[in-house]
Amino acid sequence: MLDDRKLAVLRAIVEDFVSTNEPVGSKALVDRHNLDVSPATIRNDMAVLEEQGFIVQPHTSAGRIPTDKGYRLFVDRLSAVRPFSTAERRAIETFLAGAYDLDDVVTRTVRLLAQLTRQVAVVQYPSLHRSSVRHIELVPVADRRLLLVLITDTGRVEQRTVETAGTVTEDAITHLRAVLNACLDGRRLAEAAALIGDLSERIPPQERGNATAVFSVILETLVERHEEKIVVGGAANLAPADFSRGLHEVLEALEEQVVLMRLLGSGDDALVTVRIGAENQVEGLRGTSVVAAGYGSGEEALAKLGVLGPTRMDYPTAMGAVRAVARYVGQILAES
Amino acid sequence: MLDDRKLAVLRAIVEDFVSTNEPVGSKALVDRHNLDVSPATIRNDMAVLEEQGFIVQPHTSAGRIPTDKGYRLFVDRLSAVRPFSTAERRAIETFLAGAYDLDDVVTRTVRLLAQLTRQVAVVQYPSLHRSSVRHIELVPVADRRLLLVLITDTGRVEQRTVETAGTVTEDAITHLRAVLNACLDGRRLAEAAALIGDLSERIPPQERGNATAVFSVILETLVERHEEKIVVGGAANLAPADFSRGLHEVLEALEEQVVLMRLLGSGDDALVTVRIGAENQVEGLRGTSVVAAGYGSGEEALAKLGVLGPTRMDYPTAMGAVRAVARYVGQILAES
DNA sequence: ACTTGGCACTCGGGAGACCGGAGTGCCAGG
DNA sequence: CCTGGCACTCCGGTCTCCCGAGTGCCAAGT
Repeated sequence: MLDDRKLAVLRAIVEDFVSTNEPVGSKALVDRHNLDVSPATIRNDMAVLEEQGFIVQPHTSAGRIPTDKGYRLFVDRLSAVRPFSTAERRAIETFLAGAYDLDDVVTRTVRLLAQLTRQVAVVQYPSLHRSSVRHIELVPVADRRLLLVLITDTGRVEQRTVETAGTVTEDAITHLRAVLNACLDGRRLAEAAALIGDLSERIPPQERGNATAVFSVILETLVERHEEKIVVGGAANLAPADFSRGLHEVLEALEEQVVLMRLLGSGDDALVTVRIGAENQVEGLRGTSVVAAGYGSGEEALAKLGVLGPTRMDYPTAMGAVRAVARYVGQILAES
Repeated sequence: MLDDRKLAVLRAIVEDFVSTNEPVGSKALVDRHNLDVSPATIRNDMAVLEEQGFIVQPHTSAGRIPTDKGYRLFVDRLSAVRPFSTAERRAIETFLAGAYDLDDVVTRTVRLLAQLTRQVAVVQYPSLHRSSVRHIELVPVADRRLLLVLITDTGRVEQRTVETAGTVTEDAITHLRAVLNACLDGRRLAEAAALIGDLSERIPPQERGNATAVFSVILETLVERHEEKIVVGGAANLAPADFSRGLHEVLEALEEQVVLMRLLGSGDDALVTVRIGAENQVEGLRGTSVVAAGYGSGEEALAKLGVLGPTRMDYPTAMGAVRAVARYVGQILAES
């Protein structure tokens, strides 16, 4: 149905269109790629490709441009992830290695991705619910107010204030802290949440009231507040020309956490996934593509990162960049 | 030199242009405002205003639009900060009161400002060097690695890892922690930095090596790393039409921390300051205006926040919003 | 059964011509 | 000093025209 040459034609169309941003015609194709057939032949192939929905012409008698379906085929069968040269890898590595802090790692990652791909970069903070507790700290800040600090193995620090009913003595705090850390350190957040219920047994009865207040805040932090943190960068890379209905729509979408979550959303964690145009079930981002991958310190992905750009984007390079960066970020996180 | 009517004309021009985004002519002026003179008279006034550089005509035989200088006069002498109704204040208050966390406060503030003004909002995190130490925590995470957590009274939490030369015993950590908190809690960060040098005397000699490692990291955190954190929101409010050289330039500027710092930059802390057009000495933002104010829990400003938009912006409202939000944010921070 | 050159056809979009309308500056009279 | 009148300017929308790139189809060639 689609012989080799037709596929080659599609590939050529995608490549040319991506680099020139102009509809590509049969003549230009045979010139720029060394297909040794005549333009007329190409035209026939194009007619077939168009009939099957891989390409369209913006108006009669213009060149062709790929459809979402065309890009999909290109990504799935006609291109390979562009691997990064060792020099490039080294640059990535040193750029990320300078980070001194989780915030810093994430910020740098976003910048790096945006720069490498010249697209908008999106990076999610390591998901709370896949991390484990490294330490829990209680600090008295006022008579009946404690500051609770939760530190995860991925370096995230969550802090909340706890209002207690009565005054809490220094000793009680010390004890509570010891109990909390003894039981919860090293646990997955989900596990920790499950364990909290049993903890009050270990607390002297007269302190239970205050302890319960602490527990419930911890619980809240662990499970309820699953608002994931996401950072966006490189918005300046959005070229107005690429979006028919204006940047406005896209910029708006990029400010919604929920939307971003859905964008990176599902998909196999380990691999680089590509979502093209209307495949993004997000109002307003139907004209964009997302290349995403999971990253993590171990085998399992902690969170996602990716880039967003016009469907007309350089997929092989973007995929290469996303893959490479995801790897190194994972590595950096594992070290710290 | 500029009599009352001429000033009234300027004010009217600014107001009309802000709301319509079209050059305003003499006829339209007398219609929309009840200046009881004829268009011809207004034309004469306009000629004077133009000669003095307060307005220009984009091309011969078009209406006039204000220059930066015109906006400046308008802001300084022809307008008043629009105060917020109590209903609006209440809305602001409850919106911010829901925050449970410094990050959350800042995020909400940005969103709120952006929404109130329909402009880009910029909020700086409470400056480290004007806060004081609330608590310092040391957590062992590996044999020769400690996690240092610094909590400030404004709720900022900074964390760094410390590599020590030798193993540190549990007791040594406890002691070190006690010393640190005894000496540094409640101090301004600058003071604290100064005190650190004297601290090693209080440490048993055999622990000094490790302690020094910790001290130097604290010092670094306190003084060297003065990278201020800034958050931007509402970029979608930028209307492409308002920027001759395209959004690109503006978006790019908004991604540079340094640029943002300079934008909010100097100016009297307590008051709302306005910087109009070319008054912003920032390449690429010469066509925008910034309305900023300091906010803080006490009398002294901890940091700045503001909005950025086209010079053609509704200054009274923007100033009102910035002032009101700054107040409430300060209040919220003081409470937590 | 493909491939190819030839040819007529279709549009998009840029260049020019045209015109209306909004707005101005100036002047002379109140 | 204000006002009505008047001639002038020029922006911006519309219309037309035309070129050129690109196509689809067909008939002939391999």
